Amino acid sequence: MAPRSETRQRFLDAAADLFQRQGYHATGLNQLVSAGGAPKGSFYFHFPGGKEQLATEAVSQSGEQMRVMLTTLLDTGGFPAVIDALVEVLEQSGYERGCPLANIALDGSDALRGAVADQLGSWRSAITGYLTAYEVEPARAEQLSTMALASIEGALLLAKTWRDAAPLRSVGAYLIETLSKEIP
Amino acid sequence: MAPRSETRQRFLDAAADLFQRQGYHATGLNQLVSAGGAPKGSFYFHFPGGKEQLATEAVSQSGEQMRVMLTTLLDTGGFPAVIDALVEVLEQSGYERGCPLANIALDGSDALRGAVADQLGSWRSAITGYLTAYEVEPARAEQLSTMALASIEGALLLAKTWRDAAPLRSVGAYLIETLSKEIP
Amino acid sequence: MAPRSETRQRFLDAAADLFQRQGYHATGLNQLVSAGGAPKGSFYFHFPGGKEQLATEAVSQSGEQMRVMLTTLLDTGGFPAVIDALVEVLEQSGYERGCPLANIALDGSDALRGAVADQLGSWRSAITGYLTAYEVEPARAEQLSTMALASIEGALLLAKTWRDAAPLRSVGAYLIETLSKEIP
Amino acid sequence: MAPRSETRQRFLDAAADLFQRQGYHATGLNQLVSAGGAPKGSFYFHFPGGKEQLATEAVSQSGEQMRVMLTTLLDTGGFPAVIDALVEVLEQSGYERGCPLANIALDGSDALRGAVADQLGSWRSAITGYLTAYEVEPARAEQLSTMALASIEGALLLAKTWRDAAPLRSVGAYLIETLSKEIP
DNA sequence: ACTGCCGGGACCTCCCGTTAAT
DNA sequence: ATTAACGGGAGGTCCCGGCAGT
Repeated sequence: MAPRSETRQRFLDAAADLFQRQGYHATGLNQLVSAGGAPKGSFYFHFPGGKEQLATEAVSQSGEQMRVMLTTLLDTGGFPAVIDALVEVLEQSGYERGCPLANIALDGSDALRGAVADQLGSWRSAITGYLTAYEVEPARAEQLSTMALASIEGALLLAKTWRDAAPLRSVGAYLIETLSKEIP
Repeated sequence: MAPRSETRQRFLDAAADLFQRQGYHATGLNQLVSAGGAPKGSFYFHFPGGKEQLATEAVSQSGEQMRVMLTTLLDTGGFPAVIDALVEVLEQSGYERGCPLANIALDGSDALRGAVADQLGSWRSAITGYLTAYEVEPARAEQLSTMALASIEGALLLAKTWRDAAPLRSVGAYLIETLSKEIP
Repeated sequence: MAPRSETRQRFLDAAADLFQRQGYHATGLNQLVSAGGAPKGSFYFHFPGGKEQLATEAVSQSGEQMRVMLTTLLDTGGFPAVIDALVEVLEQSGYERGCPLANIALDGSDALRGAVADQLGSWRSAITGYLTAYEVEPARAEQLSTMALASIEGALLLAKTWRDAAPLRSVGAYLIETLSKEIP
Repeated sequence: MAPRSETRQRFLDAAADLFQRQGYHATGLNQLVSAGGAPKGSFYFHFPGGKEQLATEAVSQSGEQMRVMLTTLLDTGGFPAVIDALVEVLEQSGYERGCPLANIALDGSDALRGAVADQLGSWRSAITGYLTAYEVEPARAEQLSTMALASIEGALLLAKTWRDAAPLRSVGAYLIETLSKEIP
């Protein structure tokens, strides 16, 4: 038998992937369960709260992974590194995977929307932290990080919809151009 | 194309509203039909292609309305007028209505995604046209309009998720600040 | 195609029969639907309230049929005729069918229990009416009809449980013996 | 037979209570297990026969308790004491608890119905014994005890359904009135 | 041009029972 | 003796689509 929580983790990983590609309501429980490689009984043992609990936890996990990635990339390569990584995700998935949370925010329940809100907030904080490290003053850093997050989210939406990474690259270039005036 | 009947138009309006709030898969056909105020049989008379045809046409209609609004507002008040109008939509709907197409793009079928892509393209063209009228050179206008569209879409996503119009206002201010250097 | 409400009536008849034999919770929707000879879509067209609406209407129908039968039999043959009829039902069904409402009252929801309460009340009224026609005074008639109804219900329970009509016959005999002192 | 463990007894007590209130099929195994305060695995250790074994044993236990109570009350206070005790049970449970076996007899499996039959038989024997002690002749005692048991069972059904103890009191009064002619 | 009803299938949930491993 | 986890299947609901009959 598999170790204690391997099955549970497989469910979470499968959910993160499928929700990112298809959205919350477009992903059926049967699909989640078969992708997790375990029967429904196991699923409801690990997630008594059902599909919504799974989604909530998947959101937290994906959001945290993204926050770590964001922080690391900003520290090592700044915004260019972030944009490159996102372009890679888009292109390697055939433009199926954009932001892991955006579609859940838009078509999920209210509780799910709240979970997404928390993660998006942590992403903005990560960017704000990066900017203040360069001695951007707090209020300005807040505005810039909001702008950066929004434009990247929007660019991911355009890129996924148009099946073309160009908008993301274009937005990245503009972002880097304007931000370079704020951070030395 | 002129609507062929009043009932048909009621279906389209109801669909535009419900899809904007809930997304494509989260909106059931029964909900659409009862919101349209006609029996299910009538629905399939007007939309033999079913839910997907309805959504496709609703996307075209909503997209065209938004394009007209965008053009008009840019001509009369520039970006500030656009931002103000979007803030109004958000706040009056209790942060339920953001972009009318974003959620359909993210959780709809491939055909729907294509329909959304066309409309988003027309929005970008509208912004590009506005910028070239100010003698911004074409390649730069293309980049700036992509950036403007992406940041506004992203800001709508953040605002809807956080139930707060502040990100949209903040992004608007930054957009106006940076673009004012490009258009005299 | 079948006339307008034939399907609906088949669902009601099947439900009345199955609930009487097995109880509410022991009877699955698939069983009800296949006994009704129509698919689930039709079922939910006729009974949008689902299983509970079906049961509620089946209770009303069965209760009314029994009330009519009770009234008729009392008028034509008095209590002996009633007992004979009930013995017949029991024996012909292999002791599977007792009171059509008792099991629903005991294992159904609160709303269903209320529907059963109404029908049991109409049965008692029918007996009370029969007794007052023989000039039994109202308060006494009320007590006697309660007693008669209770003892018959209880006898049906014993008979069904023991798979033996004797208790019902025995109770009938006692009932007739004691009531003959009250009505000339 | 002495209970083999405290956990086992808790399961039996919980089952007796829940089946009495809700019936057999309306009571889920998870509900039984959590009411018993032990995990599901423990349940199947004590009751390898599953839900049906639990119910069968719970029926025997409840039936035996009731038989003892019936015998004791009849000996000390006759039928009035029995009726008073049943009224008390009804009212203290908000009319949720009537006869502990009736709903199991009506919606349980055939094996369960048999277990109930045995207990109901023992109750009738208890009443028959009480009557023969007063030198009622055997055949008459049999009829009278059947009548008494049936009318009390029926009255409990009416009382529970109507949420009113009056029918039980009324039936009790009539029972006492008619039986007083048979036993000096 | 419009509708009542049919037709199954997929949805998510929870069921009851069992197993390997303590 | 106890437990975490598995295993499917059935539960009731509601889905989207279509067709016969005005």
